[in-house]
Amino acid sequence: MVVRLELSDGEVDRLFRALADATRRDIVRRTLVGEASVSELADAYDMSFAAVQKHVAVLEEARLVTKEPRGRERIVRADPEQIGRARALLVQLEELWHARFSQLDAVLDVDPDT
Amino acid sequence: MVVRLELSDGEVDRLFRALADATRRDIVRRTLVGEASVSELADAYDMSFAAVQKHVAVLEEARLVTKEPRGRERIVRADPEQIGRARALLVQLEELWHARFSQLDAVLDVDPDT
DNA sequence: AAGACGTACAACCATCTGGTTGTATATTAG
DNA sequence: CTAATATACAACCAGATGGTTGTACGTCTT
Repeated sequence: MVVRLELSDGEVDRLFRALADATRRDIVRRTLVGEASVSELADAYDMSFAAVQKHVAVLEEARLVTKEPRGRERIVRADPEQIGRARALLVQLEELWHARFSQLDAVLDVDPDT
Repeated sequence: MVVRLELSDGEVDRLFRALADATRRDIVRRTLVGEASVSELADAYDMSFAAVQKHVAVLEEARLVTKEPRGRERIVRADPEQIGRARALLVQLEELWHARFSQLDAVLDVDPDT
């Protein structure tokens, strides 16, 4: 399977949007540690099954989670690679900050870690 | 100045929410490379000044950006530390994944700071 | 076969979001 | 002083979001 590394603006929007909710971050944590069915997840939160179902759908569209049928259940698993991609985007931003000093550093021969 | 490292759920929500918009990510990039006034930023986008003003406000509430008065202008600067905090949150998630395979599980489960 | 379980999906609702325009106020330039 | 500039902020709007309930359907269990 070929995995596209580049994410479009819309995909990045969906990725960070999906992470901007405490329930969804918790679902990611749980399914990162071990797979779970949607109803198992739903049992963990004080909201309707349908609400949890929607949260899982948002995570799935953001590719933070995959859903696989198993009998009448849908097994949810987090995708650590997509989390890594989100992290990489932030690292890119931070590199932009470091680059701010690089030209001056070259001239003055200053330690870039300070 | 004391900086609180721990972010509440609501603060994390706002942080990722702020990053979930291409215009806002671009504002962060620009102000990370070099400070800019709100109107300088507004000139860069095909939307009203007020719209950009709102984006900057969202970034400010997420603490991704600070606004300092200078004469009649408001100078916007990105805060690399807050970006680092967002990155740290993702790293924490990824560590949860790695822990899945190691015996550190027991240790992490007992850690009172989580 | 019948009922329980797990999921899907539609309809509905209140609130939030991202944009707009318009008006007011502070600061700088001439 | 006056005019231009930079910002603030309110009101408004369409569409998205996060929740609900209700209904339908496939899959187990007995």
